[in-house]
Amino acid sequence: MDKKTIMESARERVIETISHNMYLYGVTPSIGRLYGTLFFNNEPMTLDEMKEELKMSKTSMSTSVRTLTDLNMVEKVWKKGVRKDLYEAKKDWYQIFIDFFSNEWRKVVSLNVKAINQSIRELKTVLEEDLTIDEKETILRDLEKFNYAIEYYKWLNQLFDYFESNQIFDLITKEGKEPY
Amino acid sequence: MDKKTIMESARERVIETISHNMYLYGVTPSIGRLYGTLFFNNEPMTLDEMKEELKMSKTSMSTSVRTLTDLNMVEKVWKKGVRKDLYEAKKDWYQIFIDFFSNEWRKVVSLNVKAINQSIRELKTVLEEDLTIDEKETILRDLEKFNYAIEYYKWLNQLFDYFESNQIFDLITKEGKEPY
DNA sequence: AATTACATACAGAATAAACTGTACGTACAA
DNA sequence: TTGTACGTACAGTTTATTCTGTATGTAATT
Repeated sequence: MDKKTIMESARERVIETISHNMYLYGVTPSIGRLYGTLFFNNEPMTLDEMKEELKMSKTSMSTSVRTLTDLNMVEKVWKKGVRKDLYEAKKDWYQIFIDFFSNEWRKVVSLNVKAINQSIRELKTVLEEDLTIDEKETILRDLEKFNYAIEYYKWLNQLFDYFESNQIFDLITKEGKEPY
Repeated sequence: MDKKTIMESARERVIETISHNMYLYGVTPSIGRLYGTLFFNNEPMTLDEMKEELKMSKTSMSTSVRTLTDLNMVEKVWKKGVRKDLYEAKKDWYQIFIDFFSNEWRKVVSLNVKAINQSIRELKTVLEEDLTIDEKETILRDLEKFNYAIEYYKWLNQLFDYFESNQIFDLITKEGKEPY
């Protein structure tokens, strides 16, 4: 096997692995493959180049790039004289990991907390009324679960604060430097 | 609105919210709804009870329960005299969160590390041969990226160790107690 | 041993998600 | 102002996932 082929396949192997494992970030293999391609490409790419490289439609490239941008995994870059949009992969994987929690998880936590608080209020109102022993018991147990959930979400948010503030890196040191 | 309805809908709201947000753990709304139902049900449930409650097929209940079991979110319990399998929701959400990383993320990290190490070995072999300046440059930059990734995965594993060993709770205290 | 009650494998149907091609709007170029 | 190059909205198609019903195997019950 010639060196060009080896170089190619070494890179492809990793791109393919990444693409199949990025489901943890909620993205499909195709989008993962695009990220991998951008990550290893040493120059920013246009939509047409991506389309060419991945043999997919330009529309797909456009929406995939948007998804990756929303996840802070890709950014648009400017190069004077170039009319087409250029995109490059963000390479700080620690930051991507942290942003994922700051954005995706916090969004969910916030929705859950809102729903739970609403339900807590409703149950507390019902608790004022005349109730059978069983009804009261049911409500109290539900309230206990709601309160537990609220505490858990507080804990999660504190954890995410810890990530976001970079204090986590005092605890677990970041080694190596970002590739350029 | 009568109290029975309010109690019902307060619970349903939260179950529904949970069900739509459990995609972060990689499960569908249906499976999330099942978890929510089990979480609020104060007794373990049989597949037939789940099927009845969620108006879905027993087959779906069976496979969903398996998925939740794999994620350490549900467990089978024994009750003498009862022939059907009984399942109940695990209620330690902190543990569920931690297990998710220990299991799902570590699995992925391990696959990625394996692929990257293989590619590193291949590129190092090629590096021995005669190469143009450009080829050498490309290889060195790829190697730099591979090494960066390896360091990142080490960091992630350390983070997961920190979770798994419960040291994380020294740092961010767990408040409240688990609902029974 | 025969019967019944159960969980799940499997194939097919229903549903949802991903992907494409065309059409449109916008911005730059002539 | 007209023409050209570009990105993306949208509708329809393809592909993948989820869900169901039937069939099968196993374990408890008679």
